[in-house]
Amino acid sequence: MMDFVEILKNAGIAASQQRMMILKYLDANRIHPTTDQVFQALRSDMPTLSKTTVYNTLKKLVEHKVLVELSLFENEARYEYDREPHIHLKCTECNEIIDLDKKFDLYTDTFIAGHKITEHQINLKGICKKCLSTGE
Amino acid sequence: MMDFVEILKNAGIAASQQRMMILKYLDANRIHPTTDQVFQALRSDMPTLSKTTVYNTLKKLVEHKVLVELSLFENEARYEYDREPHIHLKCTECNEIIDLDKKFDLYTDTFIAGHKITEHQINLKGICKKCLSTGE
DNA sequence: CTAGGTGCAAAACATTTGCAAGGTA
DNA sequence: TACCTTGCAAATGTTTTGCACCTAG
Repeated sequence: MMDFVEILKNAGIAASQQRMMILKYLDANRIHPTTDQVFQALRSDMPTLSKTTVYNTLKKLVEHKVLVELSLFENEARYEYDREPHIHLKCTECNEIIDLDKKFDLYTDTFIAGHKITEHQINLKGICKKCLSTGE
Repeated sequence: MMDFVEILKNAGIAASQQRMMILKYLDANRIHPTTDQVFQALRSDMPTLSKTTVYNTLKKLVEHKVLVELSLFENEARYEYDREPHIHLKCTECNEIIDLDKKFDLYTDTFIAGHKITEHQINLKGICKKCLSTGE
């Protein structure tokens, strides 16, 4: 458990019981869980744990780069018409999603390590040209 | 508008007014809109349009490969501890997310086309080895 | 002691479902 | 006409917010 105290301290946030338990769970269970999965898994050991705390903690740990959030586009589905392969960049300043026509020929394989691949997406996060120029 | 009729027919679905308007909007506005954005944009021209129809239509058009949905992981945020760069595969059969350790050195650039890149994710969709072997 | 973290309940969004009425082929 | 689509209202699911209490440093 000492490890987790240090990880939290290094990230600059308080090492509460809840945060350590959540971090420990994520470390031991590499299943990319949802917020609810984390909550359900821990509630028997921590009967007073609230789902709000799980939400708060996961958010804070992502902010402090301890965890990675897989869903780059948050809680809303987004759609597009263009079917030409291209890359998406989500600007963290203006929240716009920009198409980049950088070519990629990686992952046109139909199989990787025995898994059949049918679709792929490359998503980047950063700050777009426009936001970089307008002071930021 | 003729184009959109044909696109819908070719996809094997009926060419209703609503579907054509939604498709036309997606074609003219390459902003990766959310369901609500599509709804808000069209409601002045189509006062009787319901959000349910927008949801139904977008879903159907994705099923029939006319549109692309950007959020590979649906409506729930997912978190992971591992910070080593790797690729995610979402199996469309068992819904599990599998880590692939295939190396990629593409997009370690800090800048692409003037945009500053801070983070990137490569997400694949397909059928995992296990599901392929168990009959599918 | 004090700022920040926790937990409860309620609110705010996003999405789905059931079903009657309407439109397309 | 027959089937599929639409639109409304209600239900479900996810995330956020407000606020009083508690806890780590």
